[in-house]
Amino acid sequence: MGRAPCCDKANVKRGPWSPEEDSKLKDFMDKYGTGGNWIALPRKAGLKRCGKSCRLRWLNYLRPNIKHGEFSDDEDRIICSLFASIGSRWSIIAAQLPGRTDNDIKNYWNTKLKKKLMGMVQSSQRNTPTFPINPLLTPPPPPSSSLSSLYKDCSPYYYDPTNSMNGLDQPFSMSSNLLNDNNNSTTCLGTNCSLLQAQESSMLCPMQYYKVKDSSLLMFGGDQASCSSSDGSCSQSQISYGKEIKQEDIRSSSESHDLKWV
DNA sequence: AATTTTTACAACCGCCGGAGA
DNA sequence: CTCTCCGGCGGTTGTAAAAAT
Repeated sequence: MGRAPCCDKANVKRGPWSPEEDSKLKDFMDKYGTGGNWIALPRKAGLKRCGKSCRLRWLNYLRPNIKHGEFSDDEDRIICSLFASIGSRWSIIAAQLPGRTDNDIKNYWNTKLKKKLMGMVQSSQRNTPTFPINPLLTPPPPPSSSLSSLYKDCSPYYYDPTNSMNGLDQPFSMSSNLLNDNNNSTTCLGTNCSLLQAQESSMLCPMQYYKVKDSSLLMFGGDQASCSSSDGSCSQSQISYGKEIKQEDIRSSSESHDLKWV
């Protein structure tokens, strides 16, 4: 059954907004604001639109100080770093990027950044025989600039912008499975990985990260992350290997991030 | 030049949680 | 305490534009 729809779908216009609708909405917002009620707004503003649609249009497009266009390398790094830490919490990520909207960032990640990273993962896999058999041996990127110290402070993983051609050429230990969400139903993205239970209260992160004590090394992905087969038939050792990380480490790491970001 | 495929992004959908009655 | 309403969020879809064939 489900909830009643927020508006009468038969009597609202859908699809792209016309310039006239944009200016109506903008004028109304400039004069009255939302009035605390998006649902009632379209009627007051003389728009044949769903309230949610108005809200979205305003937040993602008409609102002042919205930044459109190319993302900078710094923004790329911040997005990747935060995604690695908290997963697809786009609104939180957007809060760290003034002028960018969650929708924008989500689109950017899905269409460009993910592919960019996949390309790098694949090329790094060509250089190194396989996904690191023991990622614990992979050295963390060294801290350097003020930007990287920011990430060091707020994220279990941070980039070193000075040590990277575009800031993304050596992102992190990441399985390509993790980024490839359309041909492998067992990928960690969007599925429950065993370690998520350890993070349930503060950070439901689809990309797991394991902070190893005395090291800033992270391992992304869950029990499938190092699994090369698409049928989910990973060996038990691959699955259990991440569970040896203390859950308190994950939790405390997560909580400290929340405090800084929210 | 025409057609097909890919890319980019705006918009929609449905679920969830908080606030207030 | 329960219920309802609304805002907010993340995932997904639709489609126009660009690129490839």
